Amino acid sequence: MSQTVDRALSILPLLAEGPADLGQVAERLDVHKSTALRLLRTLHEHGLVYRQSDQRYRLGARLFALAQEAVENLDVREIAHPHLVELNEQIGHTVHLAVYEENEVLYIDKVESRYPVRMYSRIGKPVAITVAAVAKLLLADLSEPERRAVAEKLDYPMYTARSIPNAAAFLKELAVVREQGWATDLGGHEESINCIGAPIRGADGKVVAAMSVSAPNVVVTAEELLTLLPQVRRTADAISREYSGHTPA
Amino acid sequence: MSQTVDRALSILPLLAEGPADLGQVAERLDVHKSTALRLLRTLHEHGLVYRQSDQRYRLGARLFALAQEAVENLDVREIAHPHLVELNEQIGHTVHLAVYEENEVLYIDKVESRYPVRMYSRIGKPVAITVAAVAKLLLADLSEPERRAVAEKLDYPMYTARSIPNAAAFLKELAVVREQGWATDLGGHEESINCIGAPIRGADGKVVAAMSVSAPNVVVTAEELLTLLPQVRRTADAISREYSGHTPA
DNA sequence: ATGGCCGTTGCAGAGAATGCAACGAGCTGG
DNA sequence: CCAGCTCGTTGCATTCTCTGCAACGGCCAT
Repeated sequence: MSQTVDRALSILPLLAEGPADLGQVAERLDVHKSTALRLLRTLHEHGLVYRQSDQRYRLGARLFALAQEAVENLDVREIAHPHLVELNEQIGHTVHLAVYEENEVLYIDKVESRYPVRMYSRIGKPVAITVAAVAKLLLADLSEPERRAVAEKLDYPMYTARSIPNAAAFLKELAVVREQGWATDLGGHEESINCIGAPIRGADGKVVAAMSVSAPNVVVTAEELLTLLPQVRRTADAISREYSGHTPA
Repeated sequence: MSQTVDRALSILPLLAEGPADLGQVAERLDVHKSTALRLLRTLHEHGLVYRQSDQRYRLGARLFALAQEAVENLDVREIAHPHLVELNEQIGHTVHLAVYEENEVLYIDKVESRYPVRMYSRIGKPVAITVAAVAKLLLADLSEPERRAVAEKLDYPMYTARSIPNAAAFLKELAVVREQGWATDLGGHEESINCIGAPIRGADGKVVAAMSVSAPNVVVTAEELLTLLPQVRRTADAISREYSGHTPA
């Protein structure tokens, strides 16, 4: 739409491949050297491009700073909320959104079930970290030594007979979750409640949040709940795409 | 230098503060809405800007992809080399550059001492990981659980009486190095050779490489070598700045 | 010395970006 | 239910900016 800007921006992916000098840039843009020079200068003033000691150009620090700042100001919750509501409208059950922060997993959003029987949970409250589906998803994405370190520090309260009893079992469960890309909690926290969850990933593939659907046995059996998994995963993926700014150009 | 590009690029830091709609962008750029629209469209085509479901604009994923690609294609060695040579010209001793990769520390560049007595080392060869100054610097930057995991897996050969004997001592040494921002190896590998080293950091502050200066006792004492520390650190910092694309705009 | 290479600058012409005005969609309040 | 507002969008004529050219100067190697 804007030729000048279009050309200038075309320089960025070009430089991402590696440093280049003025001639190379001009050639690949198919413009006169003087034109390329002026474009590069403008990019330089904005810090998007850096001139190294051998006079060649490469991408500048500002780019990293921008990317970082953008990530910090990104609010998963804001982006996820409409998707969570939509899912809730489709399937009716309670939907949760959670993040990992300083050795805790916290609910940061919740859409109440439309069935009369509801489950107890509160936004901002720490999650039962050893059994909840969202906790498994968030912890499963940590590096191996970190997973071990966290797992060994935790307590393993036996909320029910199906609660995860110790660090070894927990690590094994995390490995499974990591592998399959989704998680469950079948009566591990409260005997009569089942959950299924899926991860939400940022642009770099790291898990930034997790969502889950919870329902009591009296409404749907665990098996029935599992049939909803594709919908849950689709929702999580949609949020991931929007969160990471899906624009394949 | 180029008004159009200048305006377009001014949108990026603006959006980094948070999502904004067309009117806000136009106002802050002090241009007509139609102009802002066309600029945003161009940025959008390049994926630098993303339009969320409420029509507002925010920074796009391409920005992250670019930053990432740029980092991957960055060659520390290429950038560091002239600095290493310069340092060698000033002080004459052997200068090394090393990186950490899959549980090993590897020399990736070396500038030979200008004194007749030289030390043995080879580019591409793994470093004595428990004693070398560069190894300490690189490992000290890992996360605490990772440091522990690595330290426990290592062997601790007693090259000399001053070699680090076990994991506990090594972890303690790493803590010191992490704190002070530089490292030494005083006869820990070969009785008669001392080293001092400093870290090279990327834009995010993480240590991407380490450099060191080595000299045998017969040329300079350990004390004399330590007086060179400021120069070494200055060189390392200069490389860090260039590597991370120092351009404060 | 000298020729070639690369980055840089001034200039005039050409083409592209700009602002305007008008349209349409969506929302709010009367 | 309609009137009136806001906000995004489009076509167009004008103007201003960007473009390519040619010439200069520094640097390196021959």
